[in-house]
Amino acid sequence: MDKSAETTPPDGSRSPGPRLRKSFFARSVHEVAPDLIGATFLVNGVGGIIVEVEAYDQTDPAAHSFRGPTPRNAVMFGPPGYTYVYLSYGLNWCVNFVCQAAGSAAGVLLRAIEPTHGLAAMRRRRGVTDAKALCSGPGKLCEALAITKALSELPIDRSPIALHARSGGAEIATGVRIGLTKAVDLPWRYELKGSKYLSKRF
DNA sequence: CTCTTGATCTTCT
DNA sequence: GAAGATCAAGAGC
Repeated sequence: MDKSAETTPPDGSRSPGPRLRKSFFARSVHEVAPDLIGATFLVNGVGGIIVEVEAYDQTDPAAHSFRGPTPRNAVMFGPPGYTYVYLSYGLNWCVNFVCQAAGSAAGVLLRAIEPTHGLAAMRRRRGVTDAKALCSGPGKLCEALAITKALSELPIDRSPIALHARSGGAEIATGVRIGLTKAVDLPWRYELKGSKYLSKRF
């Protein structure tokens, strides 16, 4: 009764899979990024299904790690399975998961989430009511989940963070990354095809 | 609907 | 001193 490849719901009706461990991130960022689409990400019980991410690696002129370690990006040069949170344009926090291996400095940027847990808290923090506006961007989702520098450099397999694998399959689309001035043509953005909760309408 | 602009401040050169 | 992995509001069509 469930061979509906074409009537697959945007997501949210599927139950989360097993909890992810740090080892999930110990491989190429270009394998991890698409596998994160459909995963469930919660901070203190608030969050939802990851529907859009972008990959960055050390060979990438757009990556924060491209020019080598600095105090800000140091965690990217450490072991995989940790958060890297930074302040964008002086206003918005953005969160990444460190991938690959110590020294390789690759990460996945979370760009959009389909809200499923703690909608009331998200609406309060964001000051908007439309579910499609709560987590449809890297800065928005951090505000909705109350992610700040205090959540940086934390392991992804321990409270207050919970990450669960996608349980079934997912139809994934790719595209160029958003908001960059360098390496603008690399197709390293991944999204859940047809989701109504992406950072833009494509 | 699309396009443009201002806010705001940390980081690195 | 300039740039930046963004967002929201306002103008124009």
